[in-house]
Amino acid sequence: MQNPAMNDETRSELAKGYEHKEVESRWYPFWQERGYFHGDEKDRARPHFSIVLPPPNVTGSLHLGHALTATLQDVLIRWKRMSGFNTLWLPGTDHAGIATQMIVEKELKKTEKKSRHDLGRREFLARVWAWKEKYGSRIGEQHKALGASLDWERERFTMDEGLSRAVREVFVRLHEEGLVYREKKLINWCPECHTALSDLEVEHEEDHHGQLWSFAYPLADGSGEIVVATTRPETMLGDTAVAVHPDDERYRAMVGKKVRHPLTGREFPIIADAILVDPKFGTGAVKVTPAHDFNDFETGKRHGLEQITVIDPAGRMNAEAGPVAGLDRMEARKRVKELVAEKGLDRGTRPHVYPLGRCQRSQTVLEPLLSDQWYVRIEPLARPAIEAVEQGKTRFIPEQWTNTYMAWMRNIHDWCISRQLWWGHQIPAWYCPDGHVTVAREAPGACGTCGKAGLRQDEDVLDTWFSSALWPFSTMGWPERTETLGTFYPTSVMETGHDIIFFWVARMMMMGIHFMGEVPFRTVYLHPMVRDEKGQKMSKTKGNVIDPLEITERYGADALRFTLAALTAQGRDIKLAKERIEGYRAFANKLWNASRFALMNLEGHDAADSAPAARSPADRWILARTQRAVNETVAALEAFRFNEAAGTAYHFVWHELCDWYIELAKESLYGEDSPKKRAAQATLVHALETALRLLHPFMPFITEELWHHLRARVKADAWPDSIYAAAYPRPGPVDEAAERSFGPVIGIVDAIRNIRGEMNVPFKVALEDVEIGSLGREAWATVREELGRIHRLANVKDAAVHADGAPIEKRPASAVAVGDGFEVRVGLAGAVDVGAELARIDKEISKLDADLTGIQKKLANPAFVEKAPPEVVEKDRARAEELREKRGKLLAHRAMLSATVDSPGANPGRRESMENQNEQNPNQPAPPSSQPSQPASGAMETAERIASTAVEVGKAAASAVVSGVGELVEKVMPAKKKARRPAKRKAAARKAAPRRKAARKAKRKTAARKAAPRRGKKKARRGAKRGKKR
RNA sequence: GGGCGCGUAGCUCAGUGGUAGAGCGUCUGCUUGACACGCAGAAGGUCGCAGGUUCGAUACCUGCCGCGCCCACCA
Repeated sequence: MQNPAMNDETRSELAKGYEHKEVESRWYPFWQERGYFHGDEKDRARPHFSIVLPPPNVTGSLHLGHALTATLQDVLIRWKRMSGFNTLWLPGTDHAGIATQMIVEKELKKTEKKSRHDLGRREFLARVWAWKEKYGSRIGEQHKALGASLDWERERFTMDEGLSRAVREVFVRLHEEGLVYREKKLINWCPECHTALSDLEVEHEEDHHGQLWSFAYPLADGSGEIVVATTRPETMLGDTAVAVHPDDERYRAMVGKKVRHPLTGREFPIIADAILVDPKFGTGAVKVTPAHDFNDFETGKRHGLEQITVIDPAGRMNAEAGPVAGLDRMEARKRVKELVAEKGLDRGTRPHVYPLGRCQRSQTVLEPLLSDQWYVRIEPLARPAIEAVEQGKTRFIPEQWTNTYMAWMRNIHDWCISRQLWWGHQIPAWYCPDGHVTVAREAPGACGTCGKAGLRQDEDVLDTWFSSALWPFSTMGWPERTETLGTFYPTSVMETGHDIIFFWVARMMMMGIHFMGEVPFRTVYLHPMVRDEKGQKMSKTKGNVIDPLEITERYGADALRFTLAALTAQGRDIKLAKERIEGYRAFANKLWNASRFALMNLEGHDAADSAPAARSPADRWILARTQRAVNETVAALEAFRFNEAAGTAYHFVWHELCDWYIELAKESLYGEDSPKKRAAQATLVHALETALRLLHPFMPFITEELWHHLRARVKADAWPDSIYAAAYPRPGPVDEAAERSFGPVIGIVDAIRNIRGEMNVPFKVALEDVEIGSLGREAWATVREELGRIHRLANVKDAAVHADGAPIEKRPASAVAVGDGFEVRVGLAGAVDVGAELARIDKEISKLDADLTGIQKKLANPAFVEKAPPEVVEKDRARAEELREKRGKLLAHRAMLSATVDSPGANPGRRESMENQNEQNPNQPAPPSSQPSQPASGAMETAERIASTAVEVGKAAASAVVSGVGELVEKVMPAKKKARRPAKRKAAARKAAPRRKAARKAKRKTAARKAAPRRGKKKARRGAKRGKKR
């Protein structure tokens, strides 16, 4: 296939905006045609990484939960594949017994007004298969639209011949081992679906508001009565005992006597049973219905009671029900009460709240019914599955699910696997005319017991989850010992929703261990549920299901994928709002345009020259940041922290590569051809193509498209001709010195921009009087070298840069900013609004004060200095020193400013604040020149004088700041701000708190960029800790 | 009845035993030669409440309040 990006339209230049529809349609066939998605079972040289896709219901349609599954798994697969693994991602679909059968039955009823019984089993099944053929392909199309790199050559369906064979094999073997048996006992029966259900398919309505009805059973000897209660009056027709607690004095005399059933005349005993009866509940006497209640069933077994079934599979009363025979169970409920009341035995009804079991599918109230069903004896299978997790052979992420899994496994009940349905794997058991059972892999000719012919196969099918439980190995060819199994089993990760941890994950564990001798997967990653923007679970009945295709159409698959990944944090469900998707669509557009910019500015770039010597500090800075982004993204992926991985890459691309580097690089790129320009080009190409590779697992389409454009533009023949085949960026050492030394450049630009913003100086007005000072030698060199970039980014005409720590000059009509390791003065000539600048400086100072207060308080606490780790104390000391210094500088600037406007009446409030400052610190002698109320002989002169000593003021004030800051802050805050937030003034004690926080925030902003190494260490530390925990 | 999770900016959510973060929204400027799906700046937080542990808690522990989920055969 020819390179689809390089047609005539796209060869020359990128479109101005990213058109996802056009781009996304191109690449899937390209990848598929090259066989990229095929896992090679013969390749055992490389480590393998395999995932089996949780098979969606074949007749269904994907919803956003599936899209999340597909996204996360594709992220893992593409990442691993690019990292050199032999990957397999195996797709397939599930026949979904009840669900599918119900869909087809409903359709049949609607279109032909027929039931499945009208058609007969054979014909009905033909219809289901036809339905499957018709709708089954939709799922594949949806996955392709999402970009899922599934190995379609290996696609499976749970009712394929191969998988069906695996199902029979497992059933027969388990039967041979005595782990599958048939027995008549009570099961949960759905009268609507006409089938038995497993415990898991029962949904418990937690607080059903119903009624508790009491009535009296007369003693058969006429000596009295005994009052019992029930929430299901109709079951009294099947009562075969009344139970009381053996220690209950009230009934001691009655035990052993009989009661007479008021409606049927049957007589049955009063028994004593300590397990069933809680003497404190109700009357302390319980009616016992062994055929219709689980507790009563067990009680019946203990006492050898008769089991009388009075309700049929359709939920109607049967012939045993005497006077209410033929009635529906709910009608019978009313009728029984009437009949009993007529006999004068009604003892009242009261409201009662109790749990009620409903069918997961039909929501029908379930009926416990006595019937013959097949079961898996589960405990022997569960034990090894528990041990495997205990031994760490399989681990759960997030970890908390381990407990959930363990709790269920340790308290597990035998699994009812037969279903009275037609759609599914028919149970491989045959009955001879004498009723003997023969279990076999293929239809036997004669009874295994008596040899008689005329066998009839069990009509029931197996629970859908029975075949699902085999999925990790049945799809790879088991029971044959295939190469695929040898290469890819156990799978690496089981990635699915936590809602099916019992249904599926636990059962795969049991079956995998039992039949393969090894766990089916090393890691179980359980992703959150996707909910709508109101937080509701998406379901068809609520009508809030979103088809992923609607979203990919509108925003693009890459945007959807990125959104889902970015929202997948551990431990919380995803509420999906369209604004979020829009945001990431914008990100795709951003990436597109960054590439577009690169493509437009690579004239003369030589791909061979990948490590030019003339790299500037800016170049080295972005290279360091690129490496850091790689390290952090990979670390996040390793830990299944998808949101962090996506977030890191996002932040790097947008806020570092685009917001900073591209703007910085323009200085070099726009100039004449030079080593510097070449270096910038090479750096840009490196950062961008690394970003593309980094993002590919998340946004496969756009990154592939851009990769081709970039590759063609730089004529980099060494690059693979698909990003899918390129290597994932590798973690490595970060050039921390490059990050650190570039800090002042960013800080200075930030500072000037802040002054512009706050002082309302539009960007287009070039600043002509800018001075940069207080730089250390190293910083000075960097700033000198990068001055052109500072000029460009802040629109400064010609800044003066002072070497070796020399401070800026003190001049009025200026705005000043003090950062870590630099200070900047922006002369605003006539344009300066002194009031505004004073307000701005006061804000800065109050931020510093707030910070300083906290630190000083800590440092003043002997316990802190003694007990805290020395490095923490040292860090705080240094920080305090830094803050004091900044504060001093700002105070000096402030003093001068206020002096210039210190004509009578000007800024009285602010002046007061300075005085106030001194008053608040009685322990500190107020430096004489810090009294601005002194008449000024000339503004300039005064300013000079004040400035010269103001640094001292700053230091003094700072060291004493602990006591007076709150007041100071309050006084110097701009009046308008106060007025805006009157409601927040309630708590006087917390006056300064909000601003302290603002201060921290402001600090952090610059600090974070500059102090990248610090942040990095912190993260690394965190990672190490997490590692230990697991 | 048992268990789990959540409560952080207007909204949706990250996060951490030592300087509170993002996206969206809001406000103020910008048609700056990649991008208005954009650029620059700003505002906005007793990190649910109360105790405890600690030099230090939004984070760890206990209790409470509110919300959500899972498991469960009390008539």
